[in-house]
Amino acid sequence: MAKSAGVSIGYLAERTGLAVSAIRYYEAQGLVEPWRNAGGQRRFHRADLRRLSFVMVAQKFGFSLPEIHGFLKSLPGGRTPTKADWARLSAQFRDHLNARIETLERLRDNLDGCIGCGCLSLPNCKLYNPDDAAAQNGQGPRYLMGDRPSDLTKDGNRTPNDDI
Amino acid sequence: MAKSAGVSIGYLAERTGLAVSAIRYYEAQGLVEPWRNAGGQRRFHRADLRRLSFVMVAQKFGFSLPEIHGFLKSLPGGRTPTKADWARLSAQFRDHLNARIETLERLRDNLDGCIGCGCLSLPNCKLYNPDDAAAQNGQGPRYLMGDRPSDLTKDGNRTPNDDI
DNA sequence: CTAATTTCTCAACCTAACTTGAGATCAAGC
DNA sequence: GCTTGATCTCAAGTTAGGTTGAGAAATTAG
Repeated sequence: MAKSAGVSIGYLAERTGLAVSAIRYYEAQGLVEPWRNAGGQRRFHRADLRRLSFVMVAQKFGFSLPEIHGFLKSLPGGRTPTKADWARLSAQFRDHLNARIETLERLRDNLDGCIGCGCLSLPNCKLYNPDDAAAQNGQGPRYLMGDRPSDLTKDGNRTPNDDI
Repeated sequence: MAKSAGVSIGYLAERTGLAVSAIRYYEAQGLVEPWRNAGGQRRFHRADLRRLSFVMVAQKFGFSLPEIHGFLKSLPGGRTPTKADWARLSAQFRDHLNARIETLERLRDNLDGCIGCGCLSLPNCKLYNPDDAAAQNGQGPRYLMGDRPSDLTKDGNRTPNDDI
């Protein structure tokens, strides 16, 4: 079976609610790979409707376009993704999502303790340790990932910041 | 008691790990309000160490600087915030945090259903409804907030997108 | 066939949250 | 007092994720 006529960028824009310019931008980022018709206009697979929709949802969850590109790479290249392909991607996506949610919860659960103990304003507070910068990327800090704090005493009243 | 000598921007930078330029930027955004010494240099309250730390933590949770400014407005203006002041802000912050986490969880729990039913690529899928754009701001979509979907049949096999 | 739409490319612009650099001034150590 | 080092202002640059506009070519509607 030969390659179908494909759909236009305007059609995808209308169906997804995305701006035409956004879809072109996503192509530049490698998230969709349309071909060109005789006149040089982009033609997309109908399945790209679903791809673009996934991009929209994943973005809403706070993932960057490069990260989303990573998810989409798990879809087959040569053929239209099946329901099973999408389910696999969905499961993978959920794992990342859960990791992100758990990191947020852990940070939340440490917040009161840190504000209470006074260490909130110290660079050595695990809540904003530089190593922590990747927290939003799912690679939370060790302490928040399960280690025990070493600078908190058992009575919970010690403040390492008596200068604040 | 007269206003103390205050601390320099470099001191805050060293203690918080922030760049000096970032602290100046935060001042421009109204997150800290230093005064100037005779030579025109910024002098900060020691308590600003804690303010800046809160900014860092809140940013890690994904809040924007204007949002963080909103949180900080609950601190007293005329005096150094007490532990109780910070605890109040902390509680308020946790509420926003929990709302955000719950929205993420609700979206996650609807993900499989949407991918399974095939509506993921339709503009009418509640997961990426335009009304949804504020999801990251804690104002999730109605369906995900508790409404029942109307375009899903009970058998779960209907696909509104037979064209994908 | 003509007119109206779409689409094309490319460059410039936009917001958020900063950083960098230039040139000048201030503060601190010896 | 002199020399570093810290700080100042202000403009411009940076990255992400796009939007906007100009001018031209392709497609579609009648």
